[in-house]
Amino acid sequence: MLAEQRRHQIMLELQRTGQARTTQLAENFGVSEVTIRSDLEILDAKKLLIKTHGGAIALPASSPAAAFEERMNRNFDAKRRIAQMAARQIIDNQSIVFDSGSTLLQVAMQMPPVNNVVVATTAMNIAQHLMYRPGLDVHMIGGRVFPSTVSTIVSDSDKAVGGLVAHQAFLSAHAIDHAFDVVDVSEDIARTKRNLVRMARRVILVADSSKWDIGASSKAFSLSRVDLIITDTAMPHGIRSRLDKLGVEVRYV
Amino acid sequence: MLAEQRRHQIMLELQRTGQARTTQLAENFGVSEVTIRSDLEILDAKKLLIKTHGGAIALPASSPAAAFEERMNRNFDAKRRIAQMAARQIIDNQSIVFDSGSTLLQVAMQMPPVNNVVVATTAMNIAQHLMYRPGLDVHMIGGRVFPSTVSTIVSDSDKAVGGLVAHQAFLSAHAIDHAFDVVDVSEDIARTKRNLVRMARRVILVADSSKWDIGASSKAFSLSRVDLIITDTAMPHGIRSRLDKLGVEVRYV
DNA sequence: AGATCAAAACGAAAGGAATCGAAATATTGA
DNA sequence: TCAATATTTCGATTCCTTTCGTTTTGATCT
Repeated sequence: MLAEQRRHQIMLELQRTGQARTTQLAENFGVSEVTIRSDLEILDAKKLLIKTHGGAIALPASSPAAAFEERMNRNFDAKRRIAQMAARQIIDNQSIVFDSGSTLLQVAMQMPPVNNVVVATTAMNIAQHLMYRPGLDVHMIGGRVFPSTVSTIVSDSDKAVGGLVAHQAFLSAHAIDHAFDVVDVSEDIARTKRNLVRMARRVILVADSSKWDIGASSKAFSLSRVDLIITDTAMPHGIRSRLDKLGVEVRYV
Repeated sequence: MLAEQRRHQIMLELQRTGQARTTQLAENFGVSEVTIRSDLEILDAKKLLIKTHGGAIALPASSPAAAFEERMNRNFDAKRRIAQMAARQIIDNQSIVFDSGSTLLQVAMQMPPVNNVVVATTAMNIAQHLMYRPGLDVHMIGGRVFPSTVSTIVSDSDKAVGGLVAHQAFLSAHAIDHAFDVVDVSEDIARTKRNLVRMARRVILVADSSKWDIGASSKAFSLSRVDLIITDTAMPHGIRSRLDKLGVEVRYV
């Protein structure tokens, strides 16, 4: 049996029972305990388990919340830089709309201290991050809850937050297709984004480079409706020159 | 069992009940008390608990989230029994409204498997617990976010969830005063509860014994508006006999 | 209330078994 | 032959228990 295969088996055992002992593993696989220990050390370094005296234990259970965490970490550096730039757009005495998504959660977390700012959002995790902060009035926009983004679906923008007209709306994109339309996986989500865009005078789109030139089924809104795009430089060839001709302000971070 | 795993279990027990006794832990895990004491010493050194004579107690609540946890564990057993009874009221093909609060979060967590049930709630933590469950359509009722209960303030019940009329509403109480009115700490919250009551044909109130005969500033609604009260038996003297004369169905668990 | 006393809980120390890490050595496979 | 993998060896560490003298606790008695 190959070493890699054995490590995979160890992971399976760990997922099954939540723990594994060095002695028993060595016996099962017919190798020395030193070998098992080195396996565990490698797997521990990869954060796939936690090595302890006598063996190893499984990592704390991966919930749907953990799946969101993982998305959070994908392309993390670019998202953080984009979020930093976006957060700087927020100033005192404004009302702001937040879409859902991992990049916008970053924006919320990096928001500077402000006074008298009203935030309306469809994202429960953003609302929960911001609600403890002073100087902020947080509104949750109601609607059917969509599990994968931990956010609500908005069917009618007029009823949301009593017809609030915000100074700025921060939108994220699942993807941006070849025709420079922001597109998403379902009409429900696309409609929600359309409604959020309609709620604000100025629209800011955050989108890291992995989002560009990818298709999806439902159009949310056109890039021409956006006032400021914040993205990073590592986008597919050709996109950037076309984007610069569009007439929309774009910031690369 | 690995030592590390045992310490993890001790932490879980501590989070559940807020305390742990050396003797009982030693017996449960089948190790000597000295071993448990050394575990507690290690966990204390890591600032994960506070070692005391006879065992250990959980760390004092620091964050608002921890404050909610603490409320969750106060009178935990009674709340769990009340929640069990309340959860049994939920059947297929119904629409339900959930107020916020630790007891109602328990109800949500103990909800049996159902089909085609619509749940509307002001509590973000309840929405997040239920959104992954099959057979459920979860609606978040929008509004200003109130940090201490992780829930929204509803100003207008007509606009919430498109004027949904639910079969049942589950309400909790901050307190119930001498005049048998459900009262709360602020008019905002009281108004929210009034609106939730108005949204449903049948109103179920969950209230453990610590809530009775206590005053607060703002009246939400009268007990006469309630169809079913679920509480426990350990309430102040005199209340129970008066309650039975009220004409509202009361279940003691 | 304050004193008294027994049970419970404690810390420190000692010792044995299991486990560990490091380094040198052996095996395997391209 | 080289590099990856596995093993053996051995002193160090960790874990857990037992023992014993001390402290804390809570109930009882003035």
